[in-house]
Amino acid sequence: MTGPLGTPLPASFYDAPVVDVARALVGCVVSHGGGAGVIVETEAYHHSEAACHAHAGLTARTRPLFGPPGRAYVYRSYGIHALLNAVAEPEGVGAAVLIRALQPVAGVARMHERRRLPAVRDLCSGPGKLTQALGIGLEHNGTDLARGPVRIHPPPAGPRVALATGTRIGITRAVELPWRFCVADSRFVSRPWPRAAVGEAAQPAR
DNA sequence: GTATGGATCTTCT
DNA sequence: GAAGATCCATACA
Repeated sequence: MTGPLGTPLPASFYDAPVVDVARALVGCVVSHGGGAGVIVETEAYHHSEAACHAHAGLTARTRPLFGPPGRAYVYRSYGIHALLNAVAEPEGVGAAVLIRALQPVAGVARMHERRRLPAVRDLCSGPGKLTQALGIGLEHNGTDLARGPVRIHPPPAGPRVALATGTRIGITRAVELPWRFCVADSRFVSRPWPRAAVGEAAQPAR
């Protein structure tokens, strides 16, 4: 597509604390396979905490996590789904941002073909769903997010949206860290957002 | 509307 | 051998 997406984010964008990158990626646009969507939900993962794959150290699986920033880390979850992460922090640090949900903005027909579901709202409302909708798979593990084929572009011009902060989903370790970020009023997130968390950092759950 | 359980396979212990 | 950064159909209120 030669659409109005502009130049993809450079590698230097990702060469920063992973939590800052996770926050900054909300509102950016992921494009691949004739489709694109605005990121409405992210989570940060860092090797210093136990929920991150890189916490176990450098293995064949986690090698991309420790590689240069701005690459894709795609892995299989529960034997079925491919999950897309953007590698952050300098090379040698195991950290990445999990892209959890998108709001479809282009190529919606292609997404419907791949997902075989009627509701636009459900096309990309989960980390495994958005990779299926955009045609992203394990073959994209380690690819450059600036060069493609999977690309991430800066936010389109427009009013800034309210950001909500909360704890991460679907993990059993380091559950207290408020490292999940999303568009506060979006209908496209993977799970409903607690109202109390909107507009400020969420209180850790007890 | 919410709650529950099965599918499926890579990775690490 | 066990666990896991999930999704979806089905059951029930």
